[in-house]
Amino acid sequence: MGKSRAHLKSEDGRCAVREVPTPLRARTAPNVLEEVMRRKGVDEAWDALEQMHAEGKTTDKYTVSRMLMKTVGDGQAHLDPTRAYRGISLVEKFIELQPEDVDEVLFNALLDTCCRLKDLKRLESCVSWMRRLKVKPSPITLGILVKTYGQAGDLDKVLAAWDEMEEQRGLANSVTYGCMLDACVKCGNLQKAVEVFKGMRDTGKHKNTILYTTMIKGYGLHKDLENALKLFREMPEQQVPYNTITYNSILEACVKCGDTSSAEEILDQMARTEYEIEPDLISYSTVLKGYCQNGELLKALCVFEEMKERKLRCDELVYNTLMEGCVKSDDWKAGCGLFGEMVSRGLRPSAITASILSRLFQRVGHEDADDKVASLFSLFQLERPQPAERGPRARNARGGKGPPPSPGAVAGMPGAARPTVRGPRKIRLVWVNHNDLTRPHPK
DNA sequence: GTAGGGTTAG
Repeated sequence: MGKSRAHLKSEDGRCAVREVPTPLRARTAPNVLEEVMRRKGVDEAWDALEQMHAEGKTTDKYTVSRMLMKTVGDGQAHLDPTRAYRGISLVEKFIELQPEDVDEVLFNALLDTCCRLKDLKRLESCVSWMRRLKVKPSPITLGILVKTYGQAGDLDKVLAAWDEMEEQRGLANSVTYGCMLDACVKCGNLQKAVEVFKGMRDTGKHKNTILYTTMIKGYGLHKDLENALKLFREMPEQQVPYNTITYNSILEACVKCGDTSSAEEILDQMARTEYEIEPDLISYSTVLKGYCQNGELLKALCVFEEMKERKLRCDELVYNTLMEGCVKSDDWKAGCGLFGEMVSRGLRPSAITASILSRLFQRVGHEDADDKVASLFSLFQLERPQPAERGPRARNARGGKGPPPSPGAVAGMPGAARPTVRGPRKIRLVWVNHNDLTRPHPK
């Protein structure tokens, strides 16, 4: 067993095993992994580590933690669970073989990987292993724990970890606090978030943009616009700078509370008075959504025009939001016009688009609303998309994330290969002008 | 070699 193997720790922190006769070979082992990772990629490096484990060769915690981080990416890239679990297993193997060589940083990397995989069981087994090996958790460990429990919606465990790890809490920095506030907000416990935030503010610690923004989001979710705005206005007084996310969060709070005029004012402030911040697609879409929800379709269309003037790439979501606004305002002509424009711009309507259109036709009294939708799709030579999946993968139907279903898959559906084209002429789309389809038809 | 906030709709 690896545990019985004696280890030699060299000055540079790398390890050699007694069985390896040439110190040179032993010392180059970690570099071999780095080299493989650099030249052939991290998967090959895991292969090499597996091979080294089989041969009883050792490596160091720095290399394996770098390998793990590289495997799970920076959070932007898509996480591949198979590769991540393989990384976890091989790091665990490393810990089994070289338990004297592990530290808190390596465990944190492991815990963070479990967090990204949303695997609470694995996380908890790593925590107890950490305890058994007497590796002391740091405030970073505390942050990862509350973050993981927070994203799982397990408020009791968030609070338990925060309460129990008193020493780490005392050493908490702004990132730890950020994890905690976000966890409370995600679990819907604004009260605790406020308590932690106030405690932090009273001691004068850690005032920053992220912490304020998290609290604004929390108030927004609780439809407490008054307090959200209060914090928003407090930021400049406290010399805490805004960023795009802060603005988008307060805009979302205004819209959630139905206060479109505050949203408009803030968007205006963002566009005119901030030098380094430009409203982005999300800022405009949020305000646009607010108008649509309030039945202020014309104002929404004005925002839409402004977005185009600013050369923002309006996506399927923007069009769906606007068409939803047409349903609310009983304007089926504008809805169809938007559909035409969406298609002519190369955007791919989804099942959600189809269901919005169906409601649009129902609203104006068409009993054969679904047939009308089918006609509209076939008019633009489009297959009508399959209804959105239910369950956890349903978000793939949201257009933005995940690959679109292949046309073959749609065509392969029984009965879907040739969608019925029934009475397309019943809908007179004479006013569909591909150059300007955004305004409701005058007549 | 480790940790925090925003992605719009049915």
